[in-house]
Amino acid sequence: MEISSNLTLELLNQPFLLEKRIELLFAIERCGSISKAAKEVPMSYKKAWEAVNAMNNLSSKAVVQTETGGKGGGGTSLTPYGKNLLKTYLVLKQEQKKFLENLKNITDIDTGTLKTIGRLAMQISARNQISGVIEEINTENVNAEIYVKLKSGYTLVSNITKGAVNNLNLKQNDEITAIFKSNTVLVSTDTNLNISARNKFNGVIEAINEGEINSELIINIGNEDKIASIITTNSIKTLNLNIGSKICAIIKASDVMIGK
Amino acid sequence: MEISSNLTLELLNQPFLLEKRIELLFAIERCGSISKAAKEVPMSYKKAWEAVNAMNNLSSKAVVQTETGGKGGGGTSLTPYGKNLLKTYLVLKQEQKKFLENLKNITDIDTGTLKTIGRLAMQISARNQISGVIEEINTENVNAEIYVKLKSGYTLVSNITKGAVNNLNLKQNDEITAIFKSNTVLVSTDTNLNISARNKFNGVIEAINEGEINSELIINIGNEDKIASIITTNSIKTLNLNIGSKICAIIKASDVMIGK
DNA sequence: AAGCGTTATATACTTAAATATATAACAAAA
DNA sequence: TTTTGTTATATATTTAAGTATATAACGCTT
Repeated sequence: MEISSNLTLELLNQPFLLEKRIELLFAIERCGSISKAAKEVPMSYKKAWEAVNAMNNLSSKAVVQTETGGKGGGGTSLTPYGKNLLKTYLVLKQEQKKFLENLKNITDIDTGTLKTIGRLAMQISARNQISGVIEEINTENVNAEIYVKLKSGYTLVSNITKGAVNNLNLKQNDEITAIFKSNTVLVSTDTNLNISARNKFNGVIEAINEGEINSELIINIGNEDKIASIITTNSIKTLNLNIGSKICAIIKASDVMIGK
Repeated sequence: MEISSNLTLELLNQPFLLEKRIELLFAIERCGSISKAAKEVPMSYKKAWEAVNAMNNLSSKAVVQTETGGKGGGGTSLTPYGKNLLKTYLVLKQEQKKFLENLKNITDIDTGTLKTIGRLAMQISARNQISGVIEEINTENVNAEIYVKLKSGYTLVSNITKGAVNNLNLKQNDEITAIFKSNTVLVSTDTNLNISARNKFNGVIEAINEGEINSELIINIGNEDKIASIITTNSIKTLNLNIGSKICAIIKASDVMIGK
């Protein structure tokens, strides 16, 4: 059983961006003309022109720019806005693809149940959601240790239940997301600290968002991996933390969840 | 900008369940005949018959059962398998609807960025994912308190960052999911305990999954709300816990995340 | 045995969508 | 001024999908 689905963006209750039109826009970007693009898709010139026309009419900003006459007889190109739209559509499409894959994995078609431990299409409040690849899984009787290689090069350790490993069907080399709350992130200016916590990441403070009692730090640990930490505003002063300060973010393995 | 999408289940690379066919199946269930169902959808009898035929041919088990001749001239009804398929499809469709709503909320069409704090289509390892409705939100400068009314009647308190409240666009009466790891759930046999933790739920032990060092308790706090707790196997003995034991589950507000 | 309302099946018709084709307008370059 | 290859526009044709209609087969009821 396969699950498939299209993706249509509508404006004013009219179809605006659909798979076919996206194909056409890509071809226009490559060829520089509607007529050549239509041949490449393939699609009749009339339909291609009508699609271009419809998109430009629906949108407040032009999606494509046409020139009639002139050097080479004219031509058509995407506007910066149109290029952006293409990018957005691909991002959405990618997100939908992941959703459908997940949906397929958790669906037991015969019993009609979703063999999942929770909802699927959900955003989570946790500020720290770092993607990485599973290096290793050590399972015990009840718990399991997951080693995750981050883009920054660090290896993060997560401690979750064996049941969760089965539910998510976690395997080596899986691309997953490590999730933890910002208030579980301790910080230390001692970058070579001896502490029982498994995860110690050295980084640089990128931003400080001060509140009356608590404050938020954004710590860059390299290669776009960023960690948010909530600590008391007091400790910002006592530790003399500033933007650019070198700092160590500390997270207990049992505070880290895994999302797939 | 609206985002819309269909949902098609395929078998052997052939369309199997689509929106129109689902409509037809529902009508068949109501009317007890293809011809009446076709009129109700509406759809020509021929197309309806072909749809029924295609579904039955593709599937290993019959989806609908037809009788030709006999009392009333015959009739058509869904098999138990077919009824199950309908149910499954609706569940998937519902999940997809939530996904699209979320996707729309987090999409900034002009910049082409997803204004999200993390991935959207994801399952999470946390064993405890309890749905509820937001009663109240108290925002401070950096943190926010979320009060969530559970099906069991209890009110759960979650402590997350104000940034997360904005990102998820949390509002009163929102249906959300409270998420926490099972190792953050403490238990006590004293059901009237004085403790600083904000969340104290009395319930009954439904299952015990013993490991060498750690064990998992499933605690029913009423109305299908269940909480999983990981504690040391030792404490099961010292507290003399058994299936059916009354117990109090204790969770710090800052350990509870919110999913929407 | 006739009547009934349905399934099963075929064929003609209608409609919508896409294609194919033709042509005017265009503006720069040769 | 002619050439060029495109956009812009219209019209006819083809194709695919669905509808409408007709009819045989069916098995229970009367």
